[in-house]
Amino acid sequence: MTMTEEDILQDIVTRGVANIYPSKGFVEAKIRRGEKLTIYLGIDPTGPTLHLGNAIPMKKLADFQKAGHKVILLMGDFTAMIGDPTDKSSARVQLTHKQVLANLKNYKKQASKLLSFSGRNKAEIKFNSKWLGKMNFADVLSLASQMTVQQMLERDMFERRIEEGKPIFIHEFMYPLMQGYDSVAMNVDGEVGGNDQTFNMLCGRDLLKSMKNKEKFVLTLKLLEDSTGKKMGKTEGNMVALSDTPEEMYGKVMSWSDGMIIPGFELCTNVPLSEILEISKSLESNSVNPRDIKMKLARTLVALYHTEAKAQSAEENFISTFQKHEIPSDMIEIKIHEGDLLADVCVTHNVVKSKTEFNRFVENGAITDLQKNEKINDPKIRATKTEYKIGKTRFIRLV
RNA sequence: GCGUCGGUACUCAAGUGGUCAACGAGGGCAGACUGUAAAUCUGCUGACUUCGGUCUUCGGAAGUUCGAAUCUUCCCCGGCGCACCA
Repeated sequence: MTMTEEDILQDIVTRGVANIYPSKGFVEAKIRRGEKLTIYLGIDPTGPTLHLGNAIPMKKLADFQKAGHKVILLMGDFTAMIGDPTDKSSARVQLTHKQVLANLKNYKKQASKLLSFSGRNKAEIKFNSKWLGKMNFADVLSLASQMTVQQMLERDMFERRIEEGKPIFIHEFMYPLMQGYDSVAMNVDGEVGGNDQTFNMLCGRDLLKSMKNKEKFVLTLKLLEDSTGKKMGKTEGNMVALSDTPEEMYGKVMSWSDGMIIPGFELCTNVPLSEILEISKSLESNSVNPRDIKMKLARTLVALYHTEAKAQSAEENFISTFQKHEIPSDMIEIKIHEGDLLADVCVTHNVVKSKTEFNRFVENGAITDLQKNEKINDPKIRATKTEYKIGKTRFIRLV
């Protein structure tokens, strides 16, 4: 099935889209007119890995790239380097430029599954420290004079904090301005981002309008969450990292709630919308086992970030391990010495966080000797050359 | 600047001299049941331990006390009100 240009256009402006400002028609018209647009996505370069949540707007950016538009991946290194002083607890992880570059290298590798960094229309990477880092107080003031306090307070996060009597620091008003200024500095036509970034992106739209009289469009994407609004585990748990192994990725998808299946297909895969609609209908009519659909989703995702073959073997591994309860073929191998305590082995190899945690696992009956097929109930058991299952997902082989 | 209330573990939030590693809720983890789903039930949720205990933690520092998250002093940070308002 080949898509017509109109199909592609419709896909761009509807698939996974939460909102388009000023309007869907505005963007459609630009594209139909054959304008070559410059569109960007800002990302926060704080960690070494990208996750599926980052991948959603990135996919949209990739759609624009495929359609011939110029795309920019903007590293928000400036804010990452100064850190956010509001967050007192997290000891202000101030990134050095070196770290940012290291993260970028990882991102590029991970993002290259979606975006093209080579060829004629390659994705460009920019750093916002380049312009934000050069601004002096006068520049900042003139920027700040573009926006009113009332406009800032429209943001419901601020509204809520006022109601709750919680502090709002002046510099927090600067973050939307900084992000917004990126649009001005790069003089873009559009921006894509998660629905949670709407305020900041619109701030950039306002700035671009008032400073350059240019109408930037903002395309926001739905967040990956189920119908109850339960987001994909922000806290690692089941948040798929693009660098996850095929097995990890497959397993994490399988632990998603059913309500995530359709959003997952729509936001994270290239499965055509028409087919997704079919799937959705069959789920509603209970004519299929949601598990099987989820397996298809897991396979599709693994194939996207790894390969078809790896997806296949991840699935086989999943079936044999979790459905037939066979011992998985691939597991972490740890060399041991006779007489080592299993607890020590697990702690030193970061299988568990502490001995206390290990003891808890034992108390909960969460550690199984796979060869004898029995649960460990002695926390001081010595490590032997066998295989253990620790919790739901951890498998180790001692050699 | 003055007054007043407040700062407790991942988050919210009790506790206001010993029974406090700290109620409860959410989250997370694990077990049972399952489809590594949901719902439900149960347990766990600072670290070390010879499982008797030991050590570290309630914004920070010092102090009172046999004993402090709880009292005192100083400091840091915030909310609200008043004052100031070039």
